[in-house]
Amino acid sequence: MNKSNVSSTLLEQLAEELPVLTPQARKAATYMLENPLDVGVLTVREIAEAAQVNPNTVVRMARQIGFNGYEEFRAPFREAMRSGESAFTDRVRWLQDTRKSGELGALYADMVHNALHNIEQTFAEIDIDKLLSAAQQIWNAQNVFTLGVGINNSSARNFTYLASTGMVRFHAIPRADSTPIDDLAMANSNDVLIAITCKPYRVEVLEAVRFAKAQGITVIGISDSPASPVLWGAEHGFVVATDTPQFFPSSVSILALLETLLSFVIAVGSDEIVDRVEKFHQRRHQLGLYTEE
Amino acid sequence: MNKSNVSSTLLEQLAEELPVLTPQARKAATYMLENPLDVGVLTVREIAEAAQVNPNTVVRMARQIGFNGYEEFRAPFREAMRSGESAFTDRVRWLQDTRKSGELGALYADMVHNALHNIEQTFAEIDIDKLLSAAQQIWNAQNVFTLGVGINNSSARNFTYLASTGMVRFHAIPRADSTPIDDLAMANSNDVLIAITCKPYRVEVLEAVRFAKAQGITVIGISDSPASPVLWGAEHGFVVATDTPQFFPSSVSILALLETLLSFVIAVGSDEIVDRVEKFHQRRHQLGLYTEE
DNA sequence: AGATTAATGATACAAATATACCATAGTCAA
DNA sequence: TTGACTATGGTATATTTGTATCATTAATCT
Repeated sequence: MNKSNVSSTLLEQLAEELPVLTPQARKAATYMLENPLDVGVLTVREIAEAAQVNPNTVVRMARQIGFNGYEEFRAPFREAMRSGESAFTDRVRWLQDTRKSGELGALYADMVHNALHNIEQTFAEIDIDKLLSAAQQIWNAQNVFTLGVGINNSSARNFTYLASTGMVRFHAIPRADSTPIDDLAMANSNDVLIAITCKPYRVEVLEAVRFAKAQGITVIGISDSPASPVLWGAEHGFVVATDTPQFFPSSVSILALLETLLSFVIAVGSDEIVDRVEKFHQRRHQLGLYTEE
Repeated sequence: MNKSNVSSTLLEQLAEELPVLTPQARKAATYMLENPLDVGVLTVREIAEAAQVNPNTVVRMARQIGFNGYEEFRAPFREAMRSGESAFTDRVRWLQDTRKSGELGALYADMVHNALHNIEQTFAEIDIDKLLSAAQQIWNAQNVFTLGVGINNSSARNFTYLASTGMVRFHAIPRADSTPIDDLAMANSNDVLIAITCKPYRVEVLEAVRFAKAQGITVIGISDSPASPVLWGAEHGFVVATDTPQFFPSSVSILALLETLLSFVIAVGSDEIVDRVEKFHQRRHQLGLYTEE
């Protein structure tokens, strides 16, 4: 991908040429430097008013910088905002060093970057209250079925394995030589179904969700899109990011979400959780692992 | 915690009404849910093309949601992006917000922080060249056995599932009703064993590694400590971070490592990898197109 | 000083935009 | 089947957009 952050270099250029600009044009440029997000969104007239200059001045400024007009000048800003690249803080400096070392270095950096980004995005979107109420329903359930086919089956099994330490009964489905609906046949309204499917959505999973709904089973849907049909009938829905520079989707944030969900279930069930977390922090601090703060 | 930003509640509303929308309108809405940043920046025709619907459908969709037209519908998106409040902005910010909101907020922040930290630490320690040579050996192997017991079995299966798309033969072991060593019985020096085990180390895995060594099988060890015995006899060893504020270890970075390893195998095997990575950004925007169930 | 040029603002215009209107293709009930 | 109705695509239109043109002001220099 190699985005050498178009907008930031453009902004640097803008800052450099600031002194040689005409006074009004400089006023416009100054505003844009201080409010780069506006450039991608506002029209000539709008930004002219915001910067308190004449609309003409705005397009003239773009010309003085070297573009054919405001439209052309704005294009990279729009593209940058569209791909969400304006936000990158890149606290992982070593990733940038890595980028330099050939194609594989770039691939490596991309994979890591994506893993981090996926997790960030996933958890930025999630509502803690919803996670909590999902955890409560799991805690109160008699049986919890975790359904994933194909690549997501391993995530379902991972979660089930971790969770099967007392508490309620957890089952990863479909079991070998069975189908999701068969495995749900004896389930009822005391149970919970966690259904995982990403694009392209698997019909078995969607059918199982429909079936579960009909049976009164509480459904928790996990998918890679807020538009996913698996979330439609679900009491709780969570959207994860699975992007990769590869042909396969990443399961990393699905796993991270499931682990977090499980930690919430534990928190709901036991009170000592707070102490444990606090002790954990102390321990980490003693070890000197927390560099910041 | 849950960012009460305008667009996110609008997005929730959009997601809710998705099922009752007309098919084409749903297609448009789906694209917008998955690429909300586009909405603030693109024109009717532009998103219509991006979502592969008629421009009319876009404005009709806005009406079905309850707005007077696309322009009015887009306004909150533009405003959100302008003020930089879009959800994907700042990882630090929302983590800090989260910390404030009670014990569960702290737990949530800890889980996320740990997932990110584990990945960073894991990949900071890894030597790209070693990853590359491991990938080469996998590419040149006849069979690749991925061994994980307990919680790590799901990671082994995940990797195997992904990798089993042509190339060499991949096997997740132990198979059901079998033992690691039995599953390795017919393996030889043309094969590779990827052995995963973390503290407390599982003897089956260590025995399998010893056995593999004796058979001349190439061993790639993955563990949570540089002192892990699984790395002793291994041709290649990788150390992952698995810390959690919970009683269970996190599989997130193991999975991230395996996915990256796989991407290296693909890179070794095909030359088009560079193009593919460059096209990644474009594809991400087109992802809405593949949505068709 | 006045003359010349650069800078700015007001207005005009062609292109693009959102949307209204109409025609056609499906869909379902009777 | 037919007929009523909905969903969708194509075309037309009023509005807004970016920009060009021209008038006006400010600045610079013999």
